[in-house]
Amino acid sequence: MGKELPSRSDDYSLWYNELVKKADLAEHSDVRGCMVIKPYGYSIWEKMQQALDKMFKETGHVNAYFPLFVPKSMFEAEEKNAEGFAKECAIVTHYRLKSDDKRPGKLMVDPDAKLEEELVVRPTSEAIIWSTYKRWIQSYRDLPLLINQWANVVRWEMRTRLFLRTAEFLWQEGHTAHSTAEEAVKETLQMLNIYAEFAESFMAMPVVKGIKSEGERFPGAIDTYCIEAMMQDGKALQAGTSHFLGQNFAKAFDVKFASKEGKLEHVWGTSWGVSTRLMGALIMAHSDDEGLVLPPKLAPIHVVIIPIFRNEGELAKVSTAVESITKALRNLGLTVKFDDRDTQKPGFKFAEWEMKGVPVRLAIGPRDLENGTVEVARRDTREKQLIRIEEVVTFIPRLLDQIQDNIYQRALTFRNEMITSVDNYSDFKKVLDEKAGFVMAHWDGTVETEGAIKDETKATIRCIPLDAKVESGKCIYSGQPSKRRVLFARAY
RNA sequence: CGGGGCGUAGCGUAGCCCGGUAUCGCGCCUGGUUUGGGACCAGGAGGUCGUCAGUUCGAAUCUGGCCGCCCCGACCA
Repeated sequence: MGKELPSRSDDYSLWYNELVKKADLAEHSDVRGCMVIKPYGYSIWEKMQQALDKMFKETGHVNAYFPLFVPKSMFEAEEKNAEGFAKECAIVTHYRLKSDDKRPGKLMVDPDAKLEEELVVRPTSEAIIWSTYKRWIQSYRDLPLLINQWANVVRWEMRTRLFLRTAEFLWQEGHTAHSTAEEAVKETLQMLNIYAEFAESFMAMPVVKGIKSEGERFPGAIDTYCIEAMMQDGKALQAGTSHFLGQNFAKAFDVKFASKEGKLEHVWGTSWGVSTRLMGALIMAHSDDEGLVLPPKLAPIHVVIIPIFRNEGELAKVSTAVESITKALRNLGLTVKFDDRDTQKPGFKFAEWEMKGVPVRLAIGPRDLENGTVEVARRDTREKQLIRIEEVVTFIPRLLDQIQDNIYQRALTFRNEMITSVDNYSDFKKVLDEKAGFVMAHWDGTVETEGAIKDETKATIRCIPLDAKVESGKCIYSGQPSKRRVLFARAY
């Protein structure tokens, strides 16, 4: 097994897969299309969860948990939603196994244990949640209902990729109910903004906020808003979605409330979610040929300290010096790892922690003890410098802020370079093939044109950016008039 | 579900065409020398060759069935 990563520019997919494995984030499991998230990878997801959960709570949401199984009749109640997910559902049909007479010691599905009604393993929870909301909502006094759940869902994808698309994945899904359309729309946009803020200030990943075209809309939604990010290979990644559901689910599940005026009305809904796919986004937004690059705000370990020593005596001396540094940094709320393993050499440890993306590394050896110094290495630029040991407490927090800012700026510069405006179809295809990235172009607004462009180029409309300026133009495909440019890209 | 490929130690592989009980690297274990950018030397452990059947004195190798996985397409947070 090679110790080094393939180069990003040679084969991006290979680089990505190797990085995920070598940084100890995740691996394919023996179960078809499923993934094992390893402790280190999971600790990054936990940091994401914590940050998001805090933002949800600050905006009045609470967490709850709903069942994994959705009876088929319940699932199919909202027809568009059901139809949209029908092709990728796992279904429970039996509830018992029995020993197989033909294969001693083996089991078979007991044909007598067939369920009267099949259970769909949730691909998303609107159905089960709205059928519950029916019981919870009677009056305008019960609204708004602002609930989030952290859960797993199953979508039986034909082809899977670590973090980006797995048969089972972890996510959060918010499901809210409101008394007016205006309030629900406001909620939808609020959550979109929270996702964008999370992506930019925690993940250090710039995103485009926009609204999906009809063809890309969530099944059962009136409007789907999204944040779209740009990966280093020029492909787009949908990083989060927020849906205005109108009264579709309220009508399908008969969820009504008595208004102040005493009228019985259907409630207005939203749903919004981000998944472990964000892990893939984080990896592909910042990492390099040495491995993962983590933004300090999501790094499970901020600082790794590597002692340099030749014998136990030297290690003991270094450890004493490290102890006070560790204590001081921990008092600042930082997570510090002292890697005093005597089974690996320093060079090995340097490489290993770089692969894992730890933002800052300190190295301390006998030479430093003599001089009162410590070597500081930052992961984003891989620069090293010596600082006075007493400076550490002021230097490191500042450096972490700089790293957070630097990787955001780097990603932003790259992303902006990867947005190209084109005015005709041949330029459009040329940019997609030669440069990739986002392509801003006029579109006539029809599903037919969108579909034709997708078939011919594999590029889809990622979104109609919310800040798209109004300008008259002609659709690059049909020549029909258009009022604004939309964002095209090949996407994950 | 269509088209292609693969299944040999924890991982990555050679051997297969041309049958004789398995190669190499990484990792692992032991001992020693090392330790400021992925150490070196010596020794060692580890394999129902996916599975079932057939051909044969003899099968990782040939034949057939089955199972599983990967890649390309359709689908997709």
